[in-house]
Amino acid sequence: MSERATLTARGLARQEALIETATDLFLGKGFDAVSVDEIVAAAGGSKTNIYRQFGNKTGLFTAVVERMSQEFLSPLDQLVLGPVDLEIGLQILGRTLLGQLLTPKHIAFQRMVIASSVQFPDLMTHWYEVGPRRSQSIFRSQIEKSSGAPELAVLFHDMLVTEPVTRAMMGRPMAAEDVEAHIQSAVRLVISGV
Amino acid sequence: MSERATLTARGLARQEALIETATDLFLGKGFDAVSVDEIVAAAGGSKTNIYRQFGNKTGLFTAVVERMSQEFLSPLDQLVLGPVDLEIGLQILGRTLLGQLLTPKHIAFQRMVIASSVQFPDLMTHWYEVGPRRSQSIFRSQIEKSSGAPELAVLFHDMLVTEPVTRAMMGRPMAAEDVEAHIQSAVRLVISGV
DNA sequence: CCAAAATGATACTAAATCGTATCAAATCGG
DNA sequence: CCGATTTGATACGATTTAGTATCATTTTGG
Repeated sequence: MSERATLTARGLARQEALIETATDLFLGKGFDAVSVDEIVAAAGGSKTNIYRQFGNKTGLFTAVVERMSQEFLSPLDQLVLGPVDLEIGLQILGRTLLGQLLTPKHIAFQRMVIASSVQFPDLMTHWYEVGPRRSQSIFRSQIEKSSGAPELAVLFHDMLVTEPVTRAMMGRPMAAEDVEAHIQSAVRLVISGV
Repeated sequence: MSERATLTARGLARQEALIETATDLFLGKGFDAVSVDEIVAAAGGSKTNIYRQFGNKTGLFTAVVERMSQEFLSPLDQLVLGPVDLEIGLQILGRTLLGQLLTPKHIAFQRMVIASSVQFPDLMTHWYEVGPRRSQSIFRSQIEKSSGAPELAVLFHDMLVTEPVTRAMMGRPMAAEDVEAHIQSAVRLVISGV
């Protein structure tokens, strides 16, 4: 019986290297287009590691996505705003959120999640819960403080995020100053509705 | 030299059947997960058709996507609004647009376009031009008639479309009455900003 | 009605790839 | 320091699949 869930120091290091390498490859080409041999060649070690530690290719993919979902928890969760004006508050929240969403890594992640939502449906649902939904709920509490209607939060989120993210996903990202102007427009509009 | 670009009646029929069958399969499983043999088995005829009429699997995929892009030209392009109130106008436009975007076929199409944007980058750009961009421009002319700022068009489009479409893509579509309420909210907010 | 051309069925090649098995090397515990 | 266990390298089997080639069948056009 050589079947043990033992974790040697070396084994852990390999596991780490595998996840990181696999992350880059999966983000770059998608689940199907990356072969197990390719991952091993780039990470070192051998296929034995993958199949003993993650079961199979899908297991590794799941581990990769879970790790990234952690990393991409809505950045607004940690941000604590003092008592600020609604306009200023929404600007800060918006800037913070877009700052993370527009990183190349997050753009690739979002694309990958949508792409694999046929094969792995739960993945997209989970991402949506810990990402957009959470961000919306932060917006909601901020807006409700100024007695705005709760549905404004979703509307604000979508008009803030969609255009810049879509542009980035197409490989035609907006210039930083255009993003800033976009934030201003979105904030102005939602405030006019409070 | 039996290399001719001849189009027999039977040949055209097969071409048609191939495109339609391939459309369903590609929409359902994505480019990579559909094999050429699978398409042929479902469409009738034989692989010869695909490789003589479309060159290779990619050629067939391109034909499928081009056909669908035609089909999914922004439905607002044909719609001619008489002289109506801005509120009524935006409601009609919004309802018409969502009516098309929320069909299962369009949801699958959008998912497929994003999914294959790594392998086929031009595809997403083209879809964006003939779809969202065009819709936004119709919104823009409607809004400018009431002397609203042009950037409101993009904001309105995104807050109208994003939430219902994302929900549908996750397999958790909004109820029809919720969609209608959503349209109302979006229209109300954009009007408050004109 | 018949030859020429197009279409259809199918066998086949070559390559990729997942997962396993086998054996060698490094590492750990006592 | 040594035996047991974990990790590494690699060969291998089995399967899938894109694209080609070959030959039979149907259609077309004169």
